Amino acid sequence: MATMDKKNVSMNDVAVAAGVSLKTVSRVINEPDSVRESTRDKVHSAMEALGFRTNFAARSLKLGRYGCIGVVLFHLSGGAVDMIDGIADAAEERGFALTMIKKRAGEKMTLAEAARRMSQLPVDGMIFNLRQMVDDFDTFEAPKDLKTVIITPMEHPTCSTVSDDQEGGARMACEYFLNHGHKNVYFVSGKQESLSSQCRMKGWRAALEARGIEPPEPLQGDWNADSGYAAGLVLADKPDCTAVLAANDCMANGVMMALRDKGLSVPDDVSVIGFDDELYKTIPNSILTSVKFRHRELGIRALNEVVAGLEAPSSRSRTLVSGVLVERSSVKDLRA
Amino acid sequence: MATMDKKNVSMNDVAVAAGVSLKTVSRVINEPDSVRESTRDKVHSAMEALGFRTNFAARSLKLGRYGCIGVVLFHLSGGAVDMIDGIADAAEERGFALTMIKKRAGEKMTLAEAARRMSQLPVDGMIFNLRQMVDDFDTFEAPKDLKTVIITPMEHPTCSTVSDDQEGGARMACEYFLNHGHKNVYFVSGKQESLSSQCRMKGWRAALEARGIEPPEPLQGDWNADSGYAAGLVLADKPDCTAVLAANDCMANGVMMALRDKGLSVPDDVSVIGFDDELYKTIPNSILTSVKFRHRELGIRALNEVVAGLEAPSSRSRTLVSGVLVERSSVKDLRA
DNA sequence: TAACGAAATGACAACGTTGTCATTTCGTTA
DNA sequence: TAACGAAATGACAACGTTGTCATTTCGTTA
Repeated sequence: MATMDKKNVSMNDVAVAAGVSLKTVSRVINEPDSVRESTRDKVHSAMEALGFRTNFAARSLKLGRYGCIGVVLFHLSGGAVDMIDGIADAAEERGFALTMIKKRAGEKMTLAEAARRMSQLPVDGMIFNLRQMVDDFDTFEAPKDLKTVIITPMEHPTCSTVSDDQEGGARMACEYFLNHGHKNVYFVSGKQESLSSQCRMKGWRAALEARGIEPPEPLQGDWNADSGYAAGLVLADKPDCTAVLAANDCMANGVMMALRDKGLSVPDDVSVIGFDDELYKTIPNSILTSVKFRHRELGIRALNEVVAGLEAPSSRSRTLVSGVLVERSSVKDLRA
Repeated sequence: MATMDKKNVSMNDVAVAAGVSLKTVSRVINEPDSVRESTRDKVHSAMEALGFRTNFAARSLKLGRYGCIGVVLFHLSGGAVDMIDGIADAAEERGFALTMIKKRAGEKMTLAEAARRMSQLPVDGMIFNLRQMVDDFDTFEAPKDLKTVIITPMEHPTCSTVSDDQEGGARMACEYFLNHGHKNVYFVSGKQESLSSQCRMKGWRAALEARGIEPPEPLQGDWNADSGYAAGLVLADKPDCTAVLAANDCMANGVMMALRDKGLSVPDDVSVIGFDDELYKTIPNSILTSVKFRHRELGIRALNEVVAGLEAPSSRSRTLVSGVLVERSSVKDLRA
């Protein structure tokens, strides 16, 4: 067989090959029940033979929608995999594909800039994943006809937002310490510019203050174990330190190793809680109690929020996905 | 000002508002130098005032291309973040956006099925991220007009492939042991169905056999630390075991902890090498030597390969991205 | 000022679909 | 078999761009 070199096979080509009209081919694709079976078969054979595939551009142009949701990744970090996974699965389920763009490393991007670029792409709505502050956050206005959801712990004046309840998770961990008889809780933070770290710190502070406890000076970390280790060395010398909340599991592990190297036992001398519940993957028999956020669920909610708002882009909502305290044995009960 | 309720603002609306022709508006957007400055300004003002945005569907329909590359995620795991990061950055740089779909959890998807769905979306080429075997791998034929690149360690009969050199990385680690005077190397594998694990095992085996050493029975792990710990307990009892290659860092850490719990020292009694070089994030002062793959680079290469092949979709190439041995102090030199 | 060529602008068709409305075909009833 | 209504099919326009070719405007030279 000679190879056909016509660029694209159109519905018209199929129609001619099958001896029916253009519209009938369209019907076979979009409302097959309205076409007689014998006709349908002819058309299917022709499509098969010619290798027909629906032209996305023409279809979208006519329909006025794309069936795609735009995702802007300002930042791509650990938890992002599960979040994207959730977004992608939910999109799949609702029959949407994703259109993705990413802020380039180093390049500074505003919400307005991202929205401008996204809105020239095939999207019916947009999700921004924003884990750090951005200059025009408060002044940003989304295109009126494109539902926009921002994944961020901050409230936005006009857009819907979805977030883990980072602050609530930190509060929960803190109260867990206090309810187990601890009189104070030290805090090891993540990178300064991280909104997650800021929120976790805020929740920690709030929980202590709610009980009339003056929060001690937080220790500055950078998410990695070594910074946790350094913090642990400092904390080991504080006689009033019985409880440490570290902004992630890696630093929590660093803290624990430092305490042990200083001759202190976890949890007998000092109790520790981390965030993200991922230490068990790396440490056998891990004892670390940790606050776990449901990133996948977060992604699902974000996507559902966009889809729900497609018809009413200017609606606005705020969704918080609660965390879960995964209890192991790194916290000692001081009561009794 | 009354809100205009017309659905979409078209170039024609802009043209009328600016008192010029449709084509002139088009020119202002696509070849601004061919338009007199005064005209350009009028058009820009009109676009601004009406909130005009180019219609992606119409533009793509006319141009016959989308400026989007499709990415199919069959599997979303740890290293995938960096890979997506690389793909997205490279796409950005080449002026492409990404269109993503994902295999749903549990749902079985073939390459053919994925290609069929992708080819109805706005894409000029496709990347499949395939880390496990799929039924129709060998028989799959990509659409003739869509450049297709598969990220997978296996060779494909018709499509271009890109992969980390997993096998080479394992060989490199193994030879490192042997060159340091070790007479044998034990291996702890990852999940059985993982192609990465299979390739790493293959490289390990090849390196030993190349030196005339009979590879010992590999120990089966599941990527997590606990399985490494279990393997470590077994290995601690083998007097001839001086070197262990674990298929990832988490299991390597498990092995090390088990050896220590059995009273053995790393590296004095047993040397260990892992894969992925991520233990330092979790363990302070980590000593683990590890083979690191450049996932970001992998993504960049995959995207560049697609873009390079847009004009010649049936071209075929095979790209291997080499790994790097990150030396720390978990391997003892037995020579001398 | 007339004549000319280059620069700027415009009219029209086309990309490949789907919606609207008209026409044809079919099966059923009298 | 004729008449009828429902089912199946088709003709044509339109979605909003860009390419082709024609026309108008402008600046320069004689």
